[in-house]
Amino acid sequence: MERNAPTERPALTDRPEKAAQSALQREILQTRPFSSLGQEATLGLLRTVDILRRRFSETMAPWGITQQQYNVLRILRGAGEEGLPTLAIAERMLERTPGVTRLVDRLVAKGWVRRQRCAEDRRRVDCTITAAGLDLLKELDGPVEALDGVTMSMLDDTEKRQLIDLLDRIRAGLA
Amino acid sequence: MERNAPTERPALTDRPEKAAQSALQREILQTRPFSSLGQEATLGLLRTVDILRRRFSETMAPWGITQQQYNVLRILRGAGEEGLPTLAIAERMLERTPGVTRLVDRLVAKGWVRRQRCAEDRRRVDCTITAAGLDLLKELDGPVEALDGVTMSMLDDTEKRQLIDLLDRIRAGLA
DNA sequence: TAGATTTAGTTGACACGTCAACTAATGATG
DNA sequence: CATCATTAGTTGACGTGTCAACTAAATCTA
Repeated sequence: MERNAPTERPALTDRPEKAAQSALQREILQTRPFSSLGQEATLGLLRTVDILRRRFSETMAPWGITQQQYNVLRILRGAGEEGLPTLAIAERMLERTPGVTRLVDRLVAKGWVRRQRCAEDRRRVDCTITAAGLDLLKELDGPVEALDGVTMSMLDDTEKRQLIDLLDRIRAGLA
Repeated sequence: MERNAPTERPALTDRPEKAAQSALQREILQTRPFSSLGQEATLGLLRTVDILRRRFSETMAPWGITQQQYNVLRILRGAGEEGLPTLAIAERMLERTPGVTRLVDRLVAKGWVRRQRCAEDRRRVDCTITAAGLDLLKELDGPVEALDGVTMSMLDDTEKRQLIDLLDRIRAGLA
């Protein structure tokens, strides 16, 4: 993560009149200014999400569950009784296929998910959340909501909307 | 990545009048609306950065270098002749210590970095970028700049500033 | 209906992130 | 100076992302 690409620093010369540094520059101990607004925005994104992910991990850690595993459980809770085939889970996570198999392996090992060959199409494997899995999620709902609340606490609703819109457009441009 | 937390979907009933869906909801095949603006913004961040990271990886792949490795090389290029002790690299990457050792191991194996015990403080190990490493970076400068350009191409300068500012404040709130 | 193609999923190999335990050198303190 | 805490870094174990190769079932097509 964090490319922090422009961390090139000039020699450690004194800088009698250092220009105003951005918040991000200070965070990554960078002296040289960013080469463009776009670069600063990109690095800001990477940096912000890195911190977010760390926070989320900390929140989940006491329950011995990772972000990925949590994500799969949420998806399966949403899928209900019938469960979902392995690759359908992958789609909803926007992750590449192979990872999901092993991710589910671990959830099965912990008793949170059940797996079963689909009768109609024997290529497929349906994954279903177990009662234990549902209990776990119920416990986690509170902490997770709290974290979601904290994350955006510095922004008012207009700003959140703005952020959502900017991100939508970046993704549209990358698509 | 991508918690996509609220992927809970109601049963697959028809929805004669489906409410306006956000861009993100469509992307992750989610029917149920987000429970809050903050949640949508958070998931938008995770999703956007995931796509960004993927793009960056694709760009680097032909050179057989990963994002992390590239990041380390950029930092060492900035450090110049004297190089940097291992943990100083870690600081600039905001990554936890242990990872850097092995990351640098691979760079050394490929001949892009040289490592040497520091004479004054024999606990430290100074890492320096080699000529081959510098050549590699030079080749990569173009493609990387191009990618940076594309990434934010949908936003004008005012919007980029806005994004940078919003992200700064989110990080400030999480700190 | 036999053979080719597509689809669903698994597995192996490798790069990472992360935590915890561990070594070695410095520095501080009595 | 001997001991102890601190600092720099390494190593092992585990979860995960990613690519490529592979199996097996379903489907298409001649």
